[in-house]
Amino acid sequence: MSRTKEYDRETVLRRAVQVFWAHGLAGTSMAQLVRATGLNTASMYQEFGGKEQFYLAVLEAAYQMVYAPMLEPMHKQPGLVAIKLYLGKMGEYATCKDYCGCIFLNNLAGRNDVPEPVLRQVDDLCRQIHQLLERSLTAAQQAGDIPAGRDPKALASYVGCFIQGLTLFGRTARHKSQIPGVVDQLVKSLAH
Amino acid sequence: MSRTKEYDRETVLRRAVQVFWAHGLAGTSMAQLVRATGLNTASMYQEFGGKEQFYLAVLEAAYQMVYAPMLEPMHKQPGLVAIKLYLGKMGEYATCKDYCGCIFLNNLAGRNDVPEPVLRQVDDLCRQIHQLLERSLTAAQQAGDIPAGRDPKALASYVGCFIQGLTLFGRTARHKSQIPGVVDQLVKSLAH
DNA sequence: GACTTAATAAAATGTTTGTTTTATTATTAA
DNA sequence: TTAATAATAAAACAAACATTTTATTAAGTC
Repeated sequence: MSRTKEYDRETVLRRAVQVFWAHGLAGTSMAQLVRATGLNTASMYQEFGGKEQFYLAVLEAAYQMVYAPMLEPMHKQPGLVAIKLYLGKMGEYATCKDYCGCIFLNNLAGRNDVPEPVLRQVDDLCRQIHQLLERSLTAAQQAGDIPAGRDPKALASYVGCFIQGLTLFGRTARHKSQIPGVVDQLVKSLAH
Repeated sequence: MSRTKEYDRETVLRRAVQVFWAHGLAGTSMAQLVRATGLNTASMYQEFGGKEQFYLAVLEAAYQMVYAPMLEPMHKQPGLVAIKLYLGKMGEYATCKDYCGCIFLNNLAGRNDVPEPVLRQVDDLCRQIHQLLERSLTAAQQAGDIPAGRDPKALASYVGCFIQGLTLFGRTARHKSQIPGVVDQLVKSLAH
């Protein structure tokens, strides 16, 4: 019938995630991706359709590889423990050596020409995280881990704001070292 | 002697601030700047030296125009009131219609090819804000506005992380509306 | 082994980029 | 008025960009 592919889609995606995550959509060139993935230009357009669509596939892959596992505790066992686990993972991840922030949120800073479909993905992730936080906070409140007077919705936004702050904090040597302490304070402030 | 300039340096800088703030260093083209400022290519290179140096001049101008006024209260009257004023201004600013985040922090997201001098400016601002926060928090503690047991340094990082979160929060319609609420919560959490 | 199909390699395309160069214009001192 | 100086306007430059096209190669079916 026809010639067999020399590349493996998942391997290619994994490598593309690294490059796109480090340099962003506009900051990554197709030539760079060709170099990093090993496949040639024609095959890349054949497989992914174009730069933007390639990036969208990369966002999806990054979500499955990195974000889904982090959010799992809040999915399976909503409550204060799940939130603590999530924040701990986030903090730990943001402290790692070559941290490049959040591949989704990175699209919100510095550029105003981000394609609509990309912004939609960013928004989807934000909404999902907010809902998970709110659900876990509500459960925590019912369990008595959080004072009855507080509003889970408002509290979820509060935590969400910190999380977004962490994605920037982790990018400067100055702030990196402060992350564990900040996460600790946030967790404690939930109980007040 | 020679021909007189047809442009005013400050006016040009003001307009360049808008463009660079909205699209970032890499996302702004010299042609775009020529269009927005009115002066031609040659004059631009004559006056500013090149894209990167132009951007550095823009950072300085943005600091003088926007950041210095916001930080003034913490400079002149360190204390809880100054912090509240600063956070209020920040929150208000981040809620405005065409908010483009922090022109300094925007350099930390999405790209890894930011010139060294730019990163230095970003770091300088971060350090300054941290010091101002720490000083105000220490004063607030001595005035009895903040419990004696808390560490002003750690607290300053906590507030700093939150502020960085705000610069991303203000960029999505979903989170914009939550800003006044989260700022309120932060202010209250300082007193616990 | 010839034919078909699709995956490659490599060159080419047309646009945009930051920057430089050449020509022209306006201003003042002599 | 002329000469000198520097600000403009406009063209030119090489490099990088995303994408398309043309040749070439490998694989399975008849």
